[in-house]
Amino acid sequence: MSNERRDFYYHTPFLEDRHLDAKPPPSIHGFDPSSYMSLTECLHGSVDYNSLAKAFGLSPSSSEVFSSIDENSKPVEARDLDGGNSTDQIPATPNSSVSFSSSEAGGDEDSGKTKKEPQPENPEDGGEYSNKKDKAKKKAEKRQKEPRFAFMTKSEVDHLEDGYRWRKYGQKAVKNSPYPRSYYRCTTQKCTVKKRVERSFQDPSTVITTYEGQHNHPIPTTLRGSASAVFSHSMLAPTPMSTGPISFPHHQEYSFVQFPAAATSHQNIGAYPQNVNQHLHQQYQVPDYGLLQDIVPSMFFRQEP
DNA sequence: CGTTTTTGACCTGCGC
DNA sequence: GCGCAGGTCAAAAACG
Repeated sequence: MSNERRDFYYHTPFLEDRHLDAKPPPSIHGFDPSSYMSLTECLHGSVDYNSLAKAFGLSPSSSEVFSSIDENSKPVEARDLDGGNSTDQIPATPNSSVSFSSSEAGGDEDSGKTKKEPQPENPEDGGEYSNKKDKAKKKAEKRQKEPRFAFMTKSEVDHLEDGYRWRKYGQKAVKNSPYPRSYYRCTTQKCTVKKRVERSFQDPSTVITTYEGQHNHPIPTTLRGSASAVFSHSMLAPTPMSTGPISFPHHQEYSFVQFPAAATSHQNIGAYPQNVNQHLHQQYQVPDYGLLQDIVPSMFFRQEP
């Protein structure tokens, strides 16, 4: 019924809430600003978001910011993203950066299986009806647990190489956006990590990538293309097993936002005034590659010819 | 020929 | 209950 979760949001005006389709978290307090991890770990889900912020050059004090997020404060604008009306309140800096958002949660695994894949679970359930309902329930629950990380990258290509192999399993038109959203799934067996990729309608040069779940395997070594070579280079340093390197081959700047996981309540955690937005944006902007370079080799930052 | 992408249909959640 | 929008499936097509 209630899975204890710690939901954290890093939020910049860049990352629209909808990408996490998360409801406002009951609370975003309670994270433990003490450990340190890399973006790699971040992708793996075992992250300390505060550290993540640090890792990306975010002031630790930005934790205040976390509690300032309120998706409900402007549900329409945030949702519609159509910029047609109130776009001016989202200062989409032309010199866009990467926003990173995430939501942590315990479980994961397999939220993708919905209908047509009869999963051998609870054979004792008896009736198919109950089975169905049960599935739906479980699915719903699980869906909320998925840890997510979203970030925005300035890139000309939609699908950014991150070292893993992905298979596209869907594409959908996004309301109020001329750009479709693509759905990818990690091709590694038993890995249920998914990611969504879409282009910001506000800044077409910006690609919004949302990772969902955590890789439970090392980076495939049989990567086609250059990614594998690139990855073996450095990003995987920390842990042999935890590997979630992200490569950003095509962009220049990043800013990260952390989002709350899907919460179960509709509580607002506070107002999210525009001036805070701006403040946030500043804070989350990575001026140069600075700290990020610790994690991402400079070669990732090469610019598109 | 195996793998990935495309794409229309289907399912689910949510707001009205 | 209905309609909308997001998310997923899976058959067919495309690709290497």
